[in-house]
Amino acid sequence: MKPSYLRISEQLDQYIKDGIFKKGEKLPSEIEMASNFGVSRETFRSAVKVLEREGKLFVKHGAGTFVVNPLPNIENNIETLQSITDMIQSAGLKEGEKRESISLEPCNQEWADKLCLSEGTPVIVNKRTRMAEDVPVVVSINIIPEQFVGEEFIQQEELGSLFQYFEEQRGIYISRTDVELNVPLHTDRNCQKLLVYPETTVLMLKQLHYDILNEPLMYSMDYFRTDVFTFTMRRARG
Amino acid sequence: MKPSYLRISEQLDQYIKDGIFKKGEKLPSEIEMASNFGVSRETFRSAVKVLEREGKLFVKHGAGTFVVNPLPNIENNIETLQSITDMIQSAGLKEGEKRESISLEPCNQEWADKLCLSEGTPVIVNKRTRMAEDVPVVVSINIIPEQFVGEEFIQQEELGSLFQYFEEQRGIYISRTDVELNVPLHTDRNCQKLLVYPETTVLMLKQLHYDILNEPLMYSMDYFRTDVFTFTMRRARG
DNA sequence: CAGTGGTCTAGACCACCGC
DNA sequence: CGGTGGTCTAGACCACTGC
Repeated sequence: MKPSYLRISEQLDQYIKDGIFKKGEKLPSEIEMASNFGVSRETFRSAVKVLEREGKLFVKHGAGTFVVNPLPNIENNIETLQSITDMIQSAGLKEGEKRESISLEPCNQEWADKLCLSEGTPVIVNKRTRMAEDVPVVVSINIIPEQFVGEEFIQQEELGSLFQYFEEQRGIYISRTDVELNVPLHTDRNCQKLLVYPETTVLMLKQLHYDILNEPLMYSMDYFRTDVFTFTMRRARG
Repeated sequence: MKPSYLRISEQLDQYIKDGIFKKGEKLPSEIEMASNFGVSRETFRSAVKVLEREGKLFVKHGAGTFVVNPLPNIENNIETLQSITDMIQSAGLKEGEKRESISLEPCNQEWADKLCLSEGTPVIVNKRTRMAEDVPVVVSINIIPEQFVGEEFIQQEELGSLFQYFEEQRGIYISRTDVELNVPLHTDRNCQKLLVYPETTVLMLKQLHYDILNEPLMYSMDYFRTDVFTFTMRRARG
C-alpha cells in the first residue's frame, strides 16, 4: 500500500498534466486541499514537497502554492549515477568489452589523494574499451585498492558492469560518485581509440566512487565519445 | 530566530565533525534523540532529513540512522547555477567583457524548439568574449526572444551578468537551467579565441534558462576554457 | 519478537505576503 | 489586516530489520 502523500502527489501531478490545474495558477490553500483529499494538512504538505523538489510546483511563504510550466524530462541525466553498461544498454545497443590491460601498480599522488591511500601503495589498474554494436565508444580506466577485489577479478576476461560485480560478488553497493568533467586533448592516447570519425570529440569524467558509508572505493577515468553519448543535467539557483 | 530543526541539524553536523558521533556509528533512536534535544520526534526527523539529503547520514528503515564518512565539499559544483560573472569573480579574478556582435536574426530550428517559438521568429543574438584578468576565458552566445529585453540591452556596451540584468532591469528571476554538455571540435570558430595555449581544451554548455515559472527565457552556448574552470558534480544512484 | 524508522493526525502558534 | 505557508507537538499505528 502506497502512502497517502505519494498517491496525492501523483494525483496532483496528473491534474497538472491534464490541465485541471493550469500553469501559473494558484492552488487553493493547504487547509482546503487537505480537506478535499481527506487528509491532514501535514500529509498534504508532504505531497506538495515532492512536486516542489521535482520543480513542478512553486511554494511562496505567505502567498500561496503555484503551478509552474511543466519541464521536459531530461534524458541521460548525468546526475543519476549508472554504470556504463546500463548507459549503453538503455540506448538499446549491444554492449561489449575488450580488456586492454590489467596490472598492479604503485599509485601516484592523484590516485592516492582520492582513494585515501599513501602514495606508492599498490593498486589494481584495469583498462578496458567498451563497445556498442561492436564499435568502441568508451575507454575506461579503473583504479581499485587491492583489498576490494578477489582473484576472479584479475582472471575474468569479461567483467561487465563493475557496479554489478561489487554488489553481487563483494556485497558492496556504490551509492555516490564525485565527478570532475575533463576535456582531453585530441592527442591523448586514450582518445585515439575513440576518434574513428574526424568530427568525433571526447569527454572524460574523472570519477571517485563511494560505497554506502561514503568510503572511497574506486577511482575511474572514463572517456566517452560525445557523438554517441549525450550528457544533460539540470542546474538550480542556490 | 532559526527554526529548531535547522539548529539541531547544524549541531548534529558539528557533532559529526567533532567526532562525537563517529563514522559508521549508529545514532540512538529518534525517540531518544528527540527527547535529548527537547523536541518532538517529527522535529528531530526534519533535522535528520536535512543531513540525509546532504549525504552525511544514512537512514535505514527498521535498522537505524548511521553516520557516514564525511565527503569533501565540492568546489565549483556545476549543479549550482551561477552566472559566468560570478564564476570568474568567485575565483578572485577581475572580470571583463568584449561584445563581439549583437544582431536580430531569424531563429533556427534548434533555438525555436528550445525557446518554444516558431522557426524564423526574430531573436536577439548576443555574442561576447568574457575575460578574467584581461585574458579571454569564455565565449558566450545568448539567444533571447525580442520581448524579454529593452532598448538599453542593445545599446549598452558592457552588459555584465545577464542574470543580474534580467533581475534588476526586467524583474525576471532565472531559477533553473537545463544543460547539455558538449565538446566542440578544436576547429570550431568560437573555440579559436580561447585556444591561447596548445594544451588548452574547451567545454561547451548549451543552456536553456527558465524563469521562476519554468518559462524558457534564454538559450545560451557557453564555451569555457577547461584550464581555467573546473567543473565538478556529485552523482547519486537513482 | 523487540526495536527501529515511516506515516499520519488534529490542533496550535508563528512568519510572511499583499492588499 | 486577513490569508497564506512554515514550524512544532504528542500521540498513534504501520512497515521493516535483525536477532
